Amino acid sequence: MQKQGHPSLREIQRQERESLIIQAAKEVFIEKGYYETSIEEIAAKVGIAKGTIYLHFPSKEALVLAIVKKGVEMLVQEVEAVIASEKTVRARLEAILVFMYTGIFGEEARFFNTLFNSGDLRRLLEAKKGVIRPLIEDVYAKIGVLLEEGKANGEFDATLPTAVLLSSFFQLLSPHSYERLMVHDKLPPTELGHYLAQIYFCGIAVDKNL
Amino acid sequence: MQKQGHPSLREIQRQERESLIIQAAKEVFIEKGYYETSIEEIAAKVGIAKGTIYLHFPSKEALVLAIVKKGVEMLVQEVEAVIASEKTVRARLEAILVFMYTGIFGEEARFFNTLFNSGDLRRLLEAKKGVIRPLIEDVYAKIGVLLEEGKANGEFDATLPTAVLLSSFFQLLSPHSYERLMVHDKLPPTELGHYLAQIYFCGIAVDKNL
Amino acid sequence: MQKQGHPSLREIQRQERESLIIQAAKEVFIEKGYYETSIEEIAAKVGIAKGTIYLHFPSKEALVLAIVKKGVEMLVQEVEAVIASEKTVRARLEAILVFMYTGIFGEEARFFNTLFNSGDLRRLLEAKKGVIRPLIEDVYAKIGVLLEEGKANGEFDATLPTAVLLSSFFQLLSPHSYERLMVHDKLPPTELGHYLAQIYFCGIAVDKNL
Amino acid sequence: MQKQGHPSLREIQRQERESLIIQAAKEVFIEKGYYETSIEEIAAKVGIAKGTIYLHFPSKEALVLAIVKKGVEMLVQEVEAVIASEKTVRARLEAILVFMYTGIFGEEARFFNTLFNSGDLRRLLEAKKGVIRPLIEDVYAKIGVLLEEGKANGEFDATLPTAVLLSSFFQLLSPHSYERLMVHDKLPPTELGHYLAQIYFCGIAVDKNL
DNA sequence: AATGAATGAGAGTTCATTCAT
DNA sequence: AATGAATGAACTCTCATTCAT
Repeated sequence: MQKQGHPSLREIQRQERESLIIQAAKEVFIEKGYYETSIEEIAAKVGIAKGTIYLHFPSKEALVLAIVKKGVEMLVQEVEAVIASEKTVRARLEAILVFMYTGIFGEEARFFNTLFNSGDLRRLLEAKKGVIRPLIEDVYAKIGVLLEEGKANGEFDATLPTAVLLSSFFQLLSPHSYERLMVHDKLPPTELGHYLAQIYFCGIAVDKNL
Repeated sequence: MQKQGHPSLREIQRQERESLIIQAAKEVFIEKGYYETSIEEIAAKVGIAKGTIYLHFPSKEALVLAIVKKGVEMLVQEVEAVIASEKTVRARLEAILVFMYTGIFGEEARFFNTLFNSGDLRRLLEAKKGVIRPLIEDVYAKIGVLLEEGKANGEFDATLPTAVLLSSFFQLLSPHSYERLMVHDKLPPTELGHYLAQIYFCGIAVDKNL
Repeated sequence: MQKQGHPSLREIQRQERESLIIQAAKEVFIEKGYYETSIEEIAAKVGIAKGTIYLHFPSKEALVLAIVKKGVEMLVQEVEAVIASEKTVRARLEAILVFMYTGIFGEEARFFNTLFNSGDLRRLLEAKKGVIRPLIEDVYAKIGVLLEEGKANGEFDATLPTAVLLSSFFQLLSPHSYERLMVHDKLPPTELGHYLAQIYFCGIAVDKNL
Repeated sequence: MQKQGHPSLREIQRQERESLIIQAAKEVFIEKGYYETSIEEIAAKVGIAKGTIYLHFPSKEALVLAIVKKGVEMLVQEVEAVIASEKTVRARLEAILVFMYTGIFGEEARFFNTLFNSGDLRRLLEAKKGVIRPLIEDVYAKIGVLLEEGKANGEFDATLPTAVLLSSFFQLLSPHSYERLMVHDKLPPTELGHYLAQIYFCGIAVDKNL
């Protein structure tokens, strides 16, 4: 038993190692995909034995779900913080977009992107929706409320169904933007976020009163 | 070897069987994903033996690539036809979008969608980019030209980089739209296409001169 | 589809191979026990690949249960045949005993012995009692009926509870008899059966009216 | 090194802990079998760490052998005491039987039963016969002498080979009696011992001069 | 002495691929 | 051409054992 705020050395080491595993797993999963990644490979990357991973995660699936959960929780937190801020709806949505386009493609949270777009992971999530799905639904609901607020106060076009606005907003995160624009064309994330926001909010046609 | 235009009966039967295999494989791949689908399963769906599939495709990977190739070729064809038509750039892009949102989510070409968005397939394509990649680059290039034409003739906002416009255009196909809006909310594909086009071309903000 | 009585060559070969697997598995299981036997080992003994075993049995457990089931079914058949015969109850029980002491320790059915006495197998059987247990209960019930018939017609001591007689009868099959007497002391099975019957029916004390 | 008769406190604590381990191990082995029991599980039951078990026993196998050895030594002791008593041979054998059927199925020594009847343990014992086997042979020899004494003084049927009488005597301990009669039918051990003795010594046929 | 995190050999199982029929 | 039994490499996961703390 440890006093609050004073986790044992053992526990600290344990968490550190767990972080290392998650980090390595994230990288290999991103690079090779879930099915092409073996536990052995992740262990080798961390520099530990296969069995050690199983001290932290009961299965390969649990490992990947833990990573996803962590990512979604970060997103939930950010979305909540942004929503609570005192800005126009559009500004708040842009903030979320920028957060994603900086966080997601940074070292930390690139893995999260695959959550919405990778076929293999999506199926896993649906099978085990118990843990992750409610979190995602929460984000969807919160952003949906935001969009309706925008429609109500005249910021957004009220003739467009909120569900469509919602889907479109999440589409802005497809891996394409990342791979073609950021990697190949070296477009900085903030600039990319800016352009995407402009398209989303104002469209690509000319003659609009921005 | 057969003379042009007169394929033997054998060859016709062969092609028919190959089509059946491709069709069944497409359906199972869509439902279960590449790695969770076994050759046995596809064979069972066609009603043939496992080994027979290997008479048509040298490997599981070759099979999936053949399916993808077929899908991309259909897209190339459509894009070429659309581009050649005498309409505004926006009208031509909308035509492509509608084609995708009807074809892609219909029985025929849903598989194509995973091409751009499924993690597992993307990796396969990159490994074997020799066959597929040039086709995709071709589509990208052609639509890129179209977008620049739109910028040149004042239809589109010339301050937005063409590469960004291009990525955004392809983003409109993310599986999210399909799954949430079409399956759950029962939104018809043409209506969905209409909304997405409106957002893409005009943005979601009000006060625009449509 | 095959006509009755004319199984296909494929099916015949299949059954032959399955028999080979069962035979090899039985021998290795007897020699090394369930847990110390690996599928690899059984396959090597048959001269086939590991995977081939899984074409016939879905798991190691299923394999061992199939072997046990086969053995119990043979016993059930024999017991039924013996019970139907026109002999004294004692003669019928002796026939079962001799059957077991020749069959069980012969090449064919030694494995069956472990059914009642090996700890590891017993636990497996209890976990999956669905298939095997009813068969065993059937044998128990049939022999119980036989014993009560013996008590009713004055052949056996009616003061002894039938359940005890039943247990004692099955105890006559403990592997000890086999290993010490037959292997070490080279006692022929029929002679062993004879002695055991004498002890069971008449006891070891002298001065009885046999 | 401690002087005889004055073990240090350390040594006493050590022995106590060892007894706890043996006790817990015995229980789990009985319940789950040797191979389905993990060291972790035993440690958890004792309330100590896995590693601590290895301070007392160099391996899982050594642990189980120690348990068996202890059980056999108890039996040897009892057999020696009984043999030295001034009773008929039959009375002395009955005493051993009763000892086993009370001790063996009580909390203390149920494990011992598996010694003779569990497949997994038997194989272990044969591999490491160095320690245990001589003890067992000793019991066998002593009871063999007793049986021959019985035959010599006219108590037992001299036409039955001593080896067969010996095997039969040990057969009386098969776990069946325990599980079916004691657990299911709630037969008290002393009563069970009585019945078994009657069958063994007098047989189940009627018309005998008890 | 006691711990329990770490190890890694080895198990059961799957399945893309081959090939004799 | 078609079959499907056979293969065996590769995978996930377990657990007896070790050893730094």
